[in-house]
Amino acid sequence: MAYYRPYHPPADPALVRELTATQNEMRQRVRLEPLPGLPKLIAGLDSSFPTPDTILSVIVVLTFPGLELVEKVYNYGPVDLPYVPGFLSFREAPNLLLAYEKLTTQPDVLMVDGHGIAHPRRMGIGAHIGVLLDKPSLGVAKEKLTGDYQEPAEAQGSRSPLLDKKTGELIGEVLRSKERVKPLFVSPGHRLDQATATTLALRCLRGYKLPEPTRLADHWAEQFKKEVR
DNA sequence: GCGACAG
DNA sequence: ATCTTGTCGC
Repeated sequence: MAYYRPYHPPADPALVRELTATQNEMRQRVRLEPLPGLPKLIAGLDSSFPTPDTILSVIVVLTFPGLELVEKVYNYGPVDLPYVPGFLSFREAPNLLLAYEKLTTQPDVLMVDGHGIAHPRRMGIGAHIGVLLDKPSLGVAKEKLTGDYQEPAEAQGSRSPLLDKKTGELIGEVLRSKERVKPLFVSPGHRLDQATATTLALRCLRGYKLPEPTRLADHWAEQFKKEVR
């Protein structure tokens, strides 16, 4: 089983202090509230790394609730920062924003690959991107970063709360998006709440583990990867 | 001091 | 995230 844990090289203390301060400031700008109405367009954001020092960020825009692809863009560039648990956004957000500028349509909600507020300082990349663009956003992650939870029931659609072990605060929901598959971690990012985040994730499912926005962003990343190499 | 660690 | 061999099931 999972007897091997990922090894994370020690990060520069000064850098971590600086990034932590930035997250604590951004955290004050996060607003969790009901989304006024359903979105007409929903975007999926995802990044991959064709080489160790380059990043490929993809954004797809789909209609909602139809989930038809209406636009797909990407940006390929260099990556400066290393991956440090808890600071993923500083490594991926810059390039994602460059891809965002290429969009000709304006999505109403952003579904980001990674956590929303289900983060040590409530500033996962989903919240980070939402705050920077001041857009409603949510995070959908495949692995837990922080928090405690009970394994959700086996039935598709089952969910269980992801709680902060210290404060007991609800920071996300663990969702069984597909039977016999490891659950997803859904959390709000900005300008929407947990109920809305989970509802959107559920309504974007089409028989796969991942909701369509992130699934298609992931799919197109594979295609664009051929264009950049 | 001992675990945990998105992508 | 990325790499990688093999296995299972429709």
